[in-house]
Parts: sequence; structure tokens; C-alpha cells
Amino acid sequence: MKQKITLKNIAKEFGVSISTVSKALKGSHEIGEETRQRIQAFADYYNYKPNSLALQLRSQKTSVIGVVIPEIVHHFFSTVINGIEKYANERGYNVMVCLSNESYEKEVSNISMLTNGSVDGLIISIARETQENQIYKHFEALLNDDFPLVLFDRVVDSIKCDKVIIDDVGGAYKATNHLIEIGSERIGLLTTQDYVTVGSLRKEGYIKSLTKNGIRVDEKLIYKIDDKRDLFDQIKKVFESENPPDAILAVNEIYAAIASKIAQEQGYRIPEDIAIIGFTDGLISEYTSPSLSSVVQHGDLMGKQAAELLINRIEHKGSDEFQREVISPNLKIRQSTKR
Amino acid sequence: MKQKITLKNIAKEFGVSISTVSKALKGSHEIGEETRQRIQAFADYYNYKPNSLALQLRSQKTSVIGVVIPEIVHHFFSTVINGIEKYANERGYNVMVCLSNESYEKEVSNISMLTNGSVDGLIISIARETQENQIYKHFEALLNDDFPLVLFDRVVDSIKCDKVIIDDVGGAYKATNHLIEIGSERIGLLTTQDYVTVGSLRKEGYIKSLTKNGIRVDEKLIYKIDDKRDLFDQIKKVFESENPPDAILAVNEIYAAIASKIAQEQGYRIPEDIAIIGFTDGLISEYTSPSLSSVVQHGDLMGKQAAELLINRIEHKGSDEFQREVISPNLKIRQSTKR
DNA sequence: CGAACAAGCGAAAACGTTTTCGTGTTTATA
DNA sequence: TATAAACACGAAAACGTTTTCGCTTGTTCG
Repeated sequence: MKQKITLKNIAKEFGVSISTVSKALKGSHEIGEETRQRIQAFADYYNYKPNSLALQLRSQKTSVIGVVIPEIVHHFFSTVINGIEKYANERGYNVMVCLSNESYEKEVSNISMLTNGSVDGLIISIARETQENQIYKHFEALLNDDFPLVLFDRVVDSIKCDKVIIDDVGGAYKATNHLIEIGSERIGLLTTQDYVTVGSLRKEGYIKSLTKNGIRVDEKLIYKIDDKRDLFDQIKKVFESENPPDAILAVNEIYAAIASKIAQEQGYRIPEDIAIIGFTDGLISEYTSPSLSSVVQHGDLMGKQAAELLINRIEHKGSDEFQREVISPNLKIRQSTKR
Repeated sequence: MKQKITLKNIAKEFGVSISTVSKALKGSHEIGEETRQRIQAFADYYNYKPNSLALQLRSQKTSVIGVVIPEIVHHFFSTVINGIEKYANERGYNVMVCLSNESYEKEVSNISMLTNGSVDGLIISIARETQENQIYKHFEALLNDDFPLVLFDRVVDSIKCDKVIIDDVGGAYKATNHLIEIGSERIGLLTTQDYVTVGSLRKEGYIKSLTKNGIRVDEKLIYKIDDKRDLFDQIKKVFESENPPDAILAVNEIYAAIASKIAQEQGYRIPEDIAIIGFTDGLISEYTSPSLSSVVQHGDLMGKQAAELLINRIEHKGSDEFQREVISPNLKIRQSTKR
């Protein structure tokens, strides 16, 4: 790297002081017109840009927000990042992304890294391992310092900070209602292990809908998938039972897509024999055959709102009390439930 | 935000100088054991972390690498970021992500932002608009300053820097060969407009394979899709011709998935009547029905190698000459071409 | 002619570190 | 006892800015 041009360099070049150069470049009236123009021209020519580290150090502000998410190769999370980045940029912020890879330890070290002065605030979705072990002291530490923090999607009640979540219960409720409306009577649920909060919330919405519609909840129709084992094997069992469901609600689009594949391979017609709807409206749902209905989570919006809450807190613009924004998912009806 | 704890604070607390505190915390032998321990204990208790901005300013090093990509909600790019992040972390670097949204202007402003001292180097995949207009002066400027730069995937020859690309020609060649091997005779190509380099390179591989296998290149079988118009409408035309292809090579997985959908809707059997293979081995290819064969681009590896080249250049560890690493794609054969 | 005032610029502090080079005190050695 | 060495610590520069305050000039006005 070549030597960067600094105020000091320019000052030496013109035989003036650093402060003169600084003021000249900021168009201060303290500096004579002629001097100003000469300095300006020189700076332009050499493409002077103020060193942002120096500015940040002086102003005690980085205009960077840190984002810690479990993984990035995941449609939902990438839409959230997209939303964060777009909005943050509008407000003059940059985004630094770190991945926890669902690991508690990496989450802790990422947070520790980012809070050493490199970012003004943090947007986080909690790692699976952290939720499993329920150790949240790294978050408590942040809050003790009044460090600006926004949690999204995977949140926990005991951490008192701004949050933005989707109404998982409502989403599953709507989806289940929809399945019932199109005439389904035995609705299977493909969900996760219990400790995954979104999984259990969606199960809650599923049960709520069944109950309201006077349908008995059949535990045999609730399949708890273990992400660490083979998904196909586990989901295949749904179709091997003596009395298989005539509709399926899956808590993510992968489960839904796999169910759709297996169903077709086994000769089921979709949606006639079995209707399928999933969470996460990603590319798979849109482009697979048949296209899959899904609960759209508005990741972009979520990211935008998280960024907005965070930046307002950083700049002390919003309310002092912690906000909890809930995004209502809506249904995108496609071929897999059109009957 | 609460007042952060600094060396100055600690120094005042103990009535010693700042340098003493700094040395004590770094375990310097210059400092008496007793003093050292007292300072250390105090720092631990208050969870002292050196302000990274100050460190960066002093060392003239940020240990951050900037990444500018056209979009993030895209399987290939997110795998690349994943690869970058993983490797960069191992070498003690953090990652700052900016999106150009395929816009020339945003690309320029992102680069300008990042090179004001906030990052040690840049990894970039060029925006579509930039490639369309062929304006590369913002890159020339970087190179004039010897700023560490690595281009990946969407690169241009005239920019002299480290690059990592996939062998698009070879990938298309392999894929076409495969289609021929399974008995296809009229192979259609779903490609992009000509200015998209990867599109034209893949077309080149397609033609090369046909020629080598003694098959005449039929321009009517080459469909140039315009991303700004409706994809379904355009791809539908493939099946409306009087003599439709019996196999399709698509330059990305979206085109492939759409082709698969339309084919099925029109009663074609896959792969018996029409075989389909696409580029980009994303979730769609894996989970759609039937699953789609594809050219896997190893985005993770690409990201890793880009990060490696960049960090080596930053740390002056690699060769001084610019490298051009080529990643060989391989085929993932799935249901859509198994016949 | 002296005072007031404006114009044009410089010195220095501050942001939080690290590191080199002192400096003063104690201890060991001749 | 004088001297050298070891020990324990402080002062200050440096990284690149911004900003407050003060200092020269020259001009204007009474």
C-alpha cells in the first residue's frame, strides 16, 4: 500500500499548519479564499479522504453496526441482512457481519470482538447452542453497559432489550386455518426439537387453530425433526404410518420441500391427496414443483425494523423504554394448497 | 452507553501513569509483580478491553476486510461470504459486507467508503451495471494506491489484481458432455444477455462441447434470457417451438428450476423426455422435484481462496505477482439427468 | 493618532493506545 | 564506601483528525 495522504502531508506541502488545512477543506470562513482554493485543489488532485479511524476515535462513534447471526447461507437470514444493510446505509451506517455458526462460544467471542469499540450497536439472532444451554450472561454484560442491542427472531424474554420478532403463533395459526379451510382433516406438523423457540411457538399456533376449529390434537401427527440427523429418513416416516395426514404444516421450507418430494415419489398428488404449506418464503417454495404455499416472514422488513430500533437507540431518538415489535406474517398461497 | 473503561481511568485509580497500566496488562517484566496483579485484577473486574479504534489507528491496521457484492440474497454469494468469513476469522480478520445491488454508483460509493481507512483490503464481485458500462476507473484508482484487492467470479481482464474465478467454460463443457452422454441430441441453452461475462463463458463451453462431439450448433436452441423481464414468459417459449430440445443446460439454478416446472406442467417427463442441468448448486436444485443436476461452483472454496489471497497480500506473505486462481466446478448428478 | 475590530492563521488538547527512552531508587559487588 | 547493575516506573511521541482559543497583522473609525 502506498502512503496515504494526510492533513500533515498537505500542511507540509503548503507550509501551513494542520489546522489550517483541516479548516480549509471544511470550507471554514476562517481561511483566506486563495489559500482555501489552493489546498482544496491539491486535496482533490490527490484524492484526499479523511482517515475514518481518526474521525471515529475522536468522535467516539464508528457509524458501524454489528450483526451476529447463526448462519448466512439461509434465505431468511440473508433477507434480514439485506434489510438491515439497506436501512442502515440510508442513515449513514455500515454493517459488519459475524457468524456464530450456531455455536455459543463463537457468539460470545464475536460479541466481545465487536464491542471493543468497533461498532456502535449490535443486532443479534441467538445461536441454537446458546438457546439450548440457556446461558445469557454475555447479553447481560452488554445491557449492564447500556450497550445498544437489538435481538431479532430468536429472542429470549429474560434479556431486556429491543426486540423484533415475527408472530410465529399467528403465522402457524393462519396457515393451519388455511389448511382446514381447503378441507384438510388430518393435518401433520413437521417441527423442530422443543428447545428451538420458533419451533414450539409455531406448534402452539398449530394447536390453537385445531382447537378453535374443534379438531382433536393428535400427537401422532406431530413430528419433531432432529436437524442433526438425516432429514429424508425422518420425514419419510410421515408417509409410512398406517393413517397418513392429508395436509402438512412445516416449520421451514426445507422440511416442506422434502415432504413434497417424498410425497410425489410415493405417488401422492399435491394438493389433491396432500396439501403442504411451509414457513420461510424462499426460492425453493417459489420455484419447486409444485410451488409451495408458505408463511412469509418478511425478513427484509424485520431487518429494517431492527436497524431502525438500533440506530434510534444509538442516537437517542426513540423511546427510552425497550420496544418489542411484532411482525405479522401472511400467507403466500401457491399450488401446493390450491384445491 | 456507559463510560467505557480506559487505561487513563485505571491509571488515575491507582495513581500511576498510563504507560505503567499498559505494560502491566501486557504482562511486562518492567512492572513490579504486586502492582501488576493489582492492576490486572482491577481490569479483569471491570472487564477492560483495549479500544480497538485506538489500536487500529496506532498500528495502521484494522484487521478487517471489506466485501462488496452485487446482492446477498443469492445462494452463491452467501456461500462465498461464508467461506470468506470462516477463513478470515482463522487469520484474525473480521468481515465488513457491503452490497452494490448491481448498481455502479453504489459500488463506487461502497469502495470509497471502505478505503478511507476502515479496511485493510477488499474482495469484490463486480456489479452488473458496471460490467454493462465497462467503467472501471474506481478499480484503477485502488490499484494506483497498491490497495490490496481481490476480484472473484465476475472479473475483468483489464484490472490487474488477484482474482479467483471458476472455470465457467469447463463447467459448461462438462455439463454439456454429460447431457450428450445420456443420449441428448438437441440441447438447449438458457443463458443471459451477452454482456454478462459468466453467461458468455458458459455459452462458450456449451459450443465447445457440441463441436467436439460433432453436433451442429443451432442458434435457435440458444435462449438469451433478460433478467429484467418475466422469466416464466421467456422460458415458456422454449417449449413452444415446433421442435423443442430434449435437454437443457441453464446458466443458473433459477432458470433450471423454472424450466423444470414448465416442462412438468406441459406434460414432459424429466429426465425421460427432457433432461435438465443448471449452474449453481443451491437449495432449489437439491430439494425440488425432481432434484436437479447441477454444476457445483464451490462458493465456499472461492471465498476461502479469495480471502487467502487478500490476506497474504495484506501481510506480504504471498508472491508479489498477481495470482489468478481457477476453481474447477464439478457435476452433481441428480434425478433430472439420470436416464 | 490610538483604539477597536476583523481577517487569517497557528498551537495545543483530545480521542486511547503502544513503545522508546529516560530517571530515580534500591540492591549487590568490589 | 563507592559504583555498577537491576528494578520500577514516568514522559512523550506517534497514529490522523477536529476544534477552541489565542496571536499577528492590517484596516477602520472616532
